[in-house]
Amino acid sequence: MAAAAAQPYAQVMEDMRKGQELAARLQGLLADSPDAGRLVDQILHAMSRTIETARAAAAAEEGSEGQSEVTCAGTGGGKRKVAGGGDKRTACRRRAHNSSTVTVTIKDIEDGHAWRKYGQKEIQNSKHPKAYFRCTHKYDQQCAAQRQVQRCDDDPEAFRVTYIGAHTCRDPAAVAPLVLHDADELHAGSRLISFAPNNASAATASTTTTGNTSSQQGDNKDAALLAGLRPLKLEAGGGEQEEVLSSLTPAGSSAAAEAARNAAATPGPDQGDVTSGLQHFYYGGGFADMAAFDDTFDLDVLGVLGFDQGQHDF
DNA sequence: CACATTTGACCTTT
DNA sequence: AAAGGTCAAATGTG
Repeated sequence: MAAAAAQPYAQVMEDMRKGQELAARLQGLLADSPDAGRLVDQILHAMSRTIETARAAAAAEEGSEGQSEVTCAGTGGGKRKVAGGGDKRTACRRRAHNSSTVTVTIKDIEDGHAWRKYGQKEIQNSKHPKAYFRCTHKYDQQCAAQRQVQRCDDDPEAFRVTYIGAHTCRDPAAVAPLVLHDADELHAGSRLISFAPNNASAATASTTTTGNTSSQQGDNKDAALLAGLRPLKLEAGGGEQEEVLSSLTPAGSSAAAEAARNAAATPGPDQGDVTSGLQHFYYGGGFADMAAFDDTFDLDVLGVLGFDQGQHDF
């Protein structure tokens, strides 16, 4: 809207954004046709890349933006010891700037990458805690990708996921399931990842409405969803929609744990194992540069849009 | 036994 | 000082 486009760059960006949105909607409508969904998927990727390129170019011209490091590297500190320790550690709170950061609102936090949870915090104005994840290969391959997941206050079914930094790892578990449709994507390398063949449509991440995503077991809705659609044990009888921001991708934690912890900070055993993921959906890295601006994409558009969110259950 | 999650402490930024 | 973010010991599960 707004006749922004103060310059060609802005115009291009606006158009591309619009195109993305429309394509996303189309994808939702084509949920029944995997092939069509894939095509739209490719369109979306192409657009993302275009946007990225445009942004990078614009940034280059301005000679300022265009950074893409990750998290704050370190103010140089050691680590703290437990109880009565005395060391210092690097805690970079507020990495707002530099470092690709993209925030999306989705219902399916699964993104095909192996994440490892390293913390959880209660956030002041939020009802739900925020979970902190880092790539499993952080030390392995120096992959600095991170992500933060927090359940939306409004939509308990939706999550606000913030991706920080792009993946530089080559985790088979994460790459295998992904499908590169074209050399373009290959070119994009670790920046653009496509959806898995079968989930082309599921890519919209949501559709789910919580309760449909059951890709295989259709049992523990939220839990399953959060756990990354892996076969988990789940017990929380009710399978409510607790915070469950535990092991989203990698392991398979149980809502019980969360519930417990939530209810009374009771130690909740749950964890699962490793890798796993391998689902669909986009990947933050693709927006690496856009992220330089801290954009916030409401992917709800993709899944919620306005379709019968909850009609397709694959 | 190895690895991931939990969880409270500690640190940095606002 | 508070809030937010990260670390690492302890713990649990596969």
